[in-house]
Amino acid sequence: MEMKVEGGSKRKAHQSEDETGIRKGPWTVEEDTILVNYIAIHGEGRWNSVARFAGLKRTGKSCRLRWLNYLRPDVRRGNITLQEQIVILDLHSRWGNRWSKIAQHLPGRTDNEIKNYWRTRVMKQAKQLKCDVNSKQFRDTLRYVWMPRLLERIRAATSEYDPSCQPVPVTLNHSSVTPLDIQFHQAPSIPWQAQHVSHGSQNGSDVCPRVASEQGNNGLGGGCGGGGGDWAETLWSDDNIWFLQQQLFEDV
DNA sequence: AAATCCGCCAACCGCAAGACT
DNA sequence: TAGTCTTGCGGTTGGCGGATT
Repeated sequence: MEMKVEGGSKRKAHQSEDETGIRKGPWTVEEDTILVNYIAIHGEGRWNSVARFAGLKRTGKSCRLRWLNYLRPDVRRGNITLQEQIVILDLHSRWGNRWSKIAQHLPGRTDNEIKNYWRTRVMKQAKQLKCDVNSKQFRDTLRYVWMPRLLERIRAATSEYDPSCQPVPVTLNHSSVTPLDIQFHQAPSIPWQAQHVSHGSQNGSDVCPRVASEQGNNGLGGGCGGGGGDWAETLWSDDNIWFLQQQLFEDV
């Protein structure tokens, strides 16, 4: 059995009804239409009533989720922008996995979408770096390398960007960041300072001065997992900065 | 061309908190 | 006040489809 779902695309239907007649699985176009029409007339809320009176064989929870994550007219679709990535990384560093709270600062984005972004993109990077995503090391990597790099790319995309100036690593004066000073619809106002740092590839070629992998580690000195010494100092060696950027930002 | 892998994302589940009776 | 219902949140699952072998 096949049925049309989501804008006419066809997908094998795994929809089923349990013993109480409740349907589960992907929503059909017909169900979406019913839900949208019902909410247009009666408004949001009272989700169990929506399910009951609209004639949908769905739970109230399922109706709510479908509306909030997909059918709502102000849901933004498409890739997470660089600006949005900055906001997500920054707010997550403050609040952790408070997806709904983070989503409140990204109009049109849902908590589910942000959660999926984090799990598929950010956690992937942590895995590649053999870091625990909640470790201080990885959080520092996000803060001191990934986020500045995103800012660089945002700057590069604006007319203010001067291509003759290539501030590769960027330092961060994070102590002066006040909560919620970032809005997704405007350029991030994080008071980070660009800083020129001598770099192994000043001529623009991507030749690593010392290939980290040759050392049999992940380029983070003693490794993310621990080890003694000043981790931050190790991180900021030119070689590691180069390596981290290659590792982290190829597909950001 | 077929099989397998893997990223993405929609949807489900369990739990907790608040609202209602 | 206690019990029930509703809503919201975060974690997890599973299918689709593109990429790779």
